[in-house]
Amino acid sequence: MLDINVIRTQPDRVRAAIVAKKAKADLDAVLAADERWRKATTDAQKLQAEQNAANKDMGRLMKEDKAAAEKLKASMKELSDRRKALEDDAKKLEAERDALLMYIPNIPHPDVPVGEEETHNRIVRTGCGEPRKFGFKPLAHWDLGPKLGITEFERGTKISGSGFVMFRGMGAKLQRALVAWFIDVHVKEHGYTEILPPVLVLRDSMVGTGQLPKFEEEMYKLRDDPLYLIPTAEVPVTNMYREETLPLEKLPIRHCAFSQCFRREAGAAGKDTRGMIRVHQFDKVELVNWTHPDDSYNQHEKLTESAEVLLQRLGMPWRRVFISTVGMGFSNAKQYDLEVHAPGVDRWLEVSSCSNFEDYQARRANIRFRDKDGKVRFVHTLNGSGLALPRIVIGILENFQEADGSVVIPEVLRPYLGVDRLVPEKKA
RNA sequence: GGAGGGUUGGCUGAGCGGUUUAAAGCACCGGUUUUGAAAACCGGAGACCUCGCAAGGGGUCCGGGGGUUCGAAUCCCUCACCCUCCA
Repeated sequence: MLDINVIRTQPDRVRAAIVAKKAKADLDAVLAADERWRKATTDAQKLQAEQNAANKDMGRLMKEDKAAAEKLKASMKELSDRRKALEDDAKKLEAERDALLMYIPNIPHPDVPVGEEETHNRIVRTGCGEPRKFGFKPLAHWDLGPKLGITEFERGTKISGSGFVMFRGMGAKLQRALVAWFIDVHVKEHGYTEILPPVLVLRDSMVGTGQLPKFEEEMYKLRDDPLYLIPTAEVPVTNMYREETLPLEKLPIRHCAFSQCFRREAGAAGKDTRGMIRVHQFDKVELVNWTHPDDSYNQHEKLTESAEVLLQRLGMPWRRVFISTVGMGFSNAKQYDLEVHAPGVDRWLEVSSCSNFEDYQARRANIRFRDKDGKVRFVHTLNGSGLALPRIVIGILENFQEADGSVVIPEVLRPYLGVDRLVPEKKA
């Protein structure tokens, strides 16, 4: 959430951000609610001060003068009731203000292109050349997978319903190989510490990173326990340091985490139903950074590059897209998406989204550090996929397919996979 | 699944309805002393909210939330976590 002080002192900046992001937020309602909350709070505090002073005498009076004590008690009852009523009001008004505050988006960094996604997203970097041209008609992954005998689309649906895929044989191993290789690169080359988080979390954790209450319908939750399935490892990992003051010398903290991710995709029903472009459960390696505010944009570039390196080494055409104000996330100050080209379906697929939240997330989750001058400040949090799986598999299958239906495995994965090529199953 | 015990400031740990403004110790920072250091002595120290131009004032915080009471670290309920025992 945004700093209420920024809203009070720089409402024009906030208003501009709401317009640029096309957010449904009512700034004036927040300011009005804040005003009323402050009035109620100061009134309640005055009464509390009065009551505190009277209570100081009460202990003595109880011993020395019972009658006077009883008399004071009676008058205090009335004061106490008035105070409680005011405090209840203040509490309600604060909740009201904060609820409205949750709808105020983060302010985009000045560099972010202002405008619609379609027209203002900016491609800022590309790698591995143009989308591949084939001497034959390239197949989509939903045709390649069954031919190679590495997917179980129908049986996945039979067991769990639409949107769930199964992998078999080298398909299953390819997932493990990719995850292992991603993590090895991040740990050995990019200074990340590996985390293996729980995939079920308490409600508080979902609130801490902003999935709740706004995206309740996007989350799987258990019926008999107050637990939610995570949509990304960002949730458990970012919450690791919730309510903590981190030592300055530890910053930046970098964690990478593999987890399975669960998304109901309620808002995208009927979209991408074929294959595994959009599924309810998928594997992902997530990168999360906690940085000093002065360092976060520098680290944002580094984090994005840590993900790009993987795409570059896999050898598939990729690009970095600087997301415009309308397209970017609600809590983000700056966002790059990484996309790979999938020639079988002839689409650019998003495989990573790298964001700088500045202190928006840290304020809500109360993650702080003590600066050199002794002042406690909020850290900046960043995260990005490094990388998201089923779509990378789509990229590999569709980019490296050959005329005979076999798929060449990228060099970097061969030590993990043990083969250099996937070949179609022999017909029985 | 059941029965108990527990969660107090950076750490250890007292307090179990009213001089608690949370004792004491350790660690920390400043000062005195010292050639320097240690020791000793003296002093200081948090976070959050709010009022105020400021100086400064007020309020909140003993795991989270709620309740009883004029008054709660202390009593009650509830949630999370930790420990012990039983199944």
